[in-house]
Amino acid sequence: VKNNSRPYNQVTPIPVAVDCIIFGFNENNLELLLIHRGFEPKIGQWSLMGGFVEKNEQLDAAATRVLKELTGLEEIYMEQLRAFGAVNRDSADRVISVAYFALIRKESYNKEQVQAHNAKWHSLDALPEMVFDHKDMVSYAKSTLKNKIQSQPLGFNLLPAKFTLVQLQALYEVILEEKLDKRNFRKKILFHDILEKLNEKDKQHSKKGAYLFKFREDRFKERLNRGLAFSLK
Amino acid sequence: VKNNSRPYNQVTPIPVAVDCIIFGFNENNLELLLIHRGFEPKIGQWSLMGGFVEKNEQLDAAATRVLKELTGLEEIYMEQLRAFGAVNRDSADRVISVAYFALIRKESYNKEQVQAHNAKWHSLDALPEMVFDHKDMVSYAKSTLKNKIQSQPLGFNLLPAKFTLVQLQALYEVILEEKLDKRNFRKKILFHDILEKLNEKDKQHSKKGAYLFKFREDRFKERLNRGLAFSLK
DNA sequence: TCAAAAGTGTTGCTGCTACACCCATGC
DNA sequence: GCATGGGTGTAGCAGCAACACTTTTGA
Repeated sequence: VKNNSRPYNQVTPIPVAVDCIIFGFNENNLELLLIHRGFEPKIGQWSLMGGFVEKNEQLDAAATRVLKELTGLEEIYMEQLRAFGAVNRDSADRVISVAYFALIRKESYNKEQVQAHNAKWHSLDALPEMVFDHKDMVSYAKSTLKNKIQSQPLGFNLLPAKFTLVQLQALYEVILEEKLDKRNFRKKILFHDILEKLNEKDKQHSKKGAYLFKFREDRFKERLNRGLAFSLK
Repeated sequence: VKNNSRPYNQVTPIPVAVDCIIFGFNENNLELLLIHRGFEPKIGQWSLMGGFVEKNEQLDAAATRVLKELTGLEEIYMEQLRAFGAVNRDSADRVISVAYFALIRKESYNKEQVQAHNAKWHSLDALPEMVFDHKDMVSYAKSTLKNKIQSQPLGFNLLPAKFTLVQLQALYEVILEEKLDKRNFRKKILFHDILEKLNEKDKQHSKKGAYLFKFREDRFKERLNRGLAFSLK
């Protein structure tokens, strides 16, 4: 039996980072939270929020820590995208980075912390130049989000707890990059029976006012258990 | 401006590995190529083929190298799944592993190399115990394959260059884990106009013989350019 | 001539798309 | 009373699922 395995003590360890693609939604735009780097390398340029993985830290925990460090938020919807491992992706050293995408409510984050990191929201269709391969990460995240949102009820993570169907539709429209028919959209969404219509209207955007809804995760999970899938198709 | 970034020279680097989930198809079964470890840790147990990423090696290149080392094959369909980063996933040291899945033709690999690694094919529904978190990787790969195959023509990577529609359907049935209607399946597949019917029959499995087809990747790409999607729906 | 697997079309129904008007309210 | 945005139903059509018999050939 051949033995091609390199003994562990001959392995060259590599710095591993996590980078967070943080999505937010603002009226009619998808936005990303980017930091203006106050440190080398690439000081003064825009980048995703990131950080190195500690020796005794789970990968997911590192991503959670980094997100919390910037926004103060915990228990946020966040998922790994994939690892990015080009040799020269980071100009300072060989670093492998694992990208995560997070969906947050723009209302809820800690403004001081964001301020302290010199971070700003940028509309997805007017992103500044970003360091390293962060642009690739973002476009990968964008298409992942676009795919996932059609078979998982993720949109609610980007909206306030109470939202109108008008807002929800606008959100789906920017993520899917297409106009949707109002009647058909409402039919599809309401069909799944995972929204609760409140006796309350949002009057900020019209005189008539639009009914507020809230996402009933309990109902969604119950449906899952019964084998009922969510689908926007 | 606060600066929470750890200087690169204070980072603890971590050993990074790649592990390959190698799928093959044999008559009516999906199979995985596993190695019987001839080295520590977990000597004598079954595991995915893997290897450490070198300091100056692209992630994808490491996966390609590892696959070639075991099978002799290059230019194989292979894609990253995601990184697995639990702190104690490897019993010998903290190792982050990036999992890849590969689709190969069982005819084409180098038998001696596989022999030399003490590797064997295992039916997916009768897998032995595997080391570390390799079982998680496999089930993640399985569901990824199941999803992808419905919107990308991946199946052909698992079949010989010439194959029958009977074989193709059997392949889809094991991956999708459901019986398919013969007439509907043929309609859907042929509709996309990416198969070429040959003037040749396979007579191994029946007296009548079944027509052989080959996948026309050129036609598939041409259709992609025209915005026509592949879908088994 | 029979057994075994390959090959082939049609129909009903479901579920999607497309589409236009009324409602409530603030000014 | 009018301008603004919110809310609602239907009909036609496309595409999917379900289904059974004929063909070919080797033994």
